Amino acid sequence: MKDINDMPGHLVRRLQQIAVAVFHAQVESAGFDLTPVQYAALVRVRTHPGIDQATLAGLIAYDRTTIAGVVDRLVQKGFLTREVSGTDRRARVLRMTETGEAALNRIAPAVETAQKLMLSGLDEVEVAEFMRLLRKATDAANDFSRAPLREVSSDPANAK
Amino acid sequence: MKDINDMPGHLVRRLQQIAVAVFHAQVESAGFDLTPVQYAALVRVRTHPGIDQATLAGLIAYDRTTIAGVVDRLVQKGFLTREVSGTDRRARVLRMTETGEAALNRIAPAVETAQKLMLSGLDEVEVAEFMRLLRKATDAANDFSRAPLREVSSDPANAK
DNA sequence: TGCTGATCATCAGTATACTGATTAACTACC
DNA sequence: GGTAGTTAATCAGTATACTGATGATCAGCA
Repeated sequence: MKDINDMPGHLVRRLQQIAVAVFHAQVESAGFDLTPVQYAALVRVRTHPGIDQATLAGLIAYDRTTIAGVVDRLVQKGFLTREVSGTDRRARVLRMTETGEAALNRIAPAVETAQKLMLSGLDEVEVAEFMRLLRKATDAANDFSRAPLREVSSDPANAK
Repeated sequence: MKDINDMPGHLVRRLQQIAVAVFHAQVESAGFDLTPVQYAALVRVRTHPGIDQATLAGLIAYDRTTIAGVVDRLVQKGFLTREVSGTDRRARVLRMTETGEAALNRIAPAVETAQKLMLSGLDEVEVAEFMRLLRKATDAANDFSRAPLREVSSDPANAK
């Protein structure tokens, strides 16, 4: 490993930065101001209405501390509501608003475009192989992260 | 694209987080406290003594603003020196100290281990293919980022 | 019931990353 | 030689991400 540019960690950082830049550009031209992380959180709350913050963090592999700020901004934008749970007063229950639902629908095409753009250097076969390897690598190293992916077993949306 | 977990942007973010976590763990057990970004900057200053901050940023695809803080911390740790250039008084010239050189040598094995660990889910052939695709994708989308990779043409270290 | 350990959310602190603006200094061109 | 455009660095502001700590609450168990 003679060079920084031959290190997977460095290349992954660069691709992630590219992904964020492309995402921002696409979403902005669709007339919205939403970050990739905020988008992921919104999508997950839609598929899991009433989810608490800790479970949400596990489902999209965030750090628990980070999620608080993300949710703050989504609530401030009027895309989410946050209320104290009726069954567990420690937990905050999250739900999408109609505004959030509408925004998500309008943003979806921009997000699709962004995913294609960030891999525009690869052909169709290469994209599929890249995705397979990405999934395999992240799955295997999941627990190395402080914010590992944690699926909810008692969750119908989780059934393959 | 039904799910967040099928989006390249999301998976790349996760792998990057894993990479950072593994890097920290390895470097820490080697007795140092250095981030991936700080490591990359150190390595580049070693191969390009007397480089200015803006050129350094281009060589490792950082944002120019970000580099200031990174260099600050490296100077504070005693790994780099920063001085006003003699030929261009706007520029700050960076050089490694002996302390920095020694640290880099001691850290190198930990960084190698971290690179292997983050891709421990892939076999040898898959790692090679993953690296090839990563390089191809980042090269093609380089200019989408605000902090694109900019190689220095008049640079002997750049000759292939 | 009361205790212990675990969990949810938050806070303080640090380190990337980015946008947009400003200041100082350099370069090119008239 | 002066001016316009460019460039290096920095600053203010915002948004991830992480570590480690704390307070409130819950669940299990003697």
